[in-house]
Amino acid sequence: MSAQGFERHDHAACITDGLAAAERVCAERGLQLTRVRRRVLEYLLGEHRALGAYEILDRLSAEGLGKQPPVAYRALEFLVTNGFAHRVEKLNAFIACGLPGKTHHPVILICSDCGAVAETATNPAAGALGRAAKASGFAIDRTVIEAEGTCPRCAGAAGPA
Amino acid sequence: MSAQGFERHDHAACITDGLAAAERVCAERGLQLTRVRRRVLEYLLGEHRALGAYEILDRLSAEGLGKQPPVAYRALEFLVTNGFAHRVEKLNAFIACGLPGKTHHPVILICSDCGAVAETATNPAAGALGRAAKASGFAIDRTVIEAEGTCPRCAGAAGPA
DNA sequence: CACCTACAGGGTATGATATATCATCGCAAG
DNA sequence: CTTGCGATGATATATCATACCCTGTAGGTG
Repeated sequence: MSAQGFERHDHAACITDGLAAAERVCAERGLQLTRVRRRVLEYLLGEHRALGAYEILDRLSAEGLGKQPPVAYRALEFLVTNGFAHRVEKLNAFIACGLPGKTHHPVILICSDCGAVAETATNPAAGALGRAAKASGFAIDRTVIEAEGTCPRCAGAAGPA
Repeated sequence: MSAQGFERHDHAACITDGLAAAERVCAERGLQLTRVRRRVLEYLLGEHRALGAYEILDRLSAEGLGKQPPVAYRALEFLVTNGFAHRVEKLNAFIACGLPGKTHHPVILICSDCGAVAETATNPAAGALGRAAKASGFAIDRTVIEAEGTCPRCAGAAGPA
């Protein structure tokens, strides 16, 4: 279970940048990035894979920051609501947002081999979803766009026989 | 909670056609459309909304067809695996497939007002997901493409102030 | 200061969804 | 007959999520 992102990168920067972005946005909007919320965001930023609410809760608990499910869910709700994290429906789990502060419709790619999760963004009106919605007169509020498959790293490692 | 499909249609045909398609496909592939499986498919075809596993279990139970969760989950797994139903990740629930027998990547539209769910199909390579995957070298196996919003019927009823 | 309000958080309990595991049954091929 | 397989029965438990009520604290306002 290595689970890096799909590409090599300066991972320390993921964490510091993500945190910095969250702090900036919270300052702008008068939101409180409290200890628990900040810590949860750090957990998520620290891994390019999805963490379940109870895995997060375990970590919080180990640090003495709370041991009941609502502690984790409240922090996650804050992070998701304010765009610092996304819920991965397919996994019932959560990842840090790759574009914090910008309203967007995330696209989630999940490697079923190593568990890595990557995010990109899209225009909801683009693509099949937008066309389908337009054709039927459906007004989109929120989208869930996710794919399971094999990331380039795993495809290379266990690749075509 | 009326929850019809997005458009008026001959709903009896949804059920008979869906069932007929399932029977045909099962015959072709040597699959067994057993009593429980058939009944669950009928429940799903009977409504253009998603049914939870436990709601299905309740119905099965009322008909004396089983009362433990695995009964419902096994039937649903069969239906999903063989393309007669889809799992709606956003709702943790299930709908009958609108294109049984054809391998496709479903697109799910969920009305958050009336609970109606509609399905269309897409080419996975199309749209933002396909572009994102291609750009990062990700090989897609399964897609989850869902949107929550307002269906034309509800938009018309409670429409723009 | 006294009070109120809003929001974060603690704690308990429970609800809702899903699966692992082992046993049994019926059918059809060998 | 017996063996293998897929379906089903049954029990227990894992996993994910929220309702509810109470407490603490910071800031505004009389």
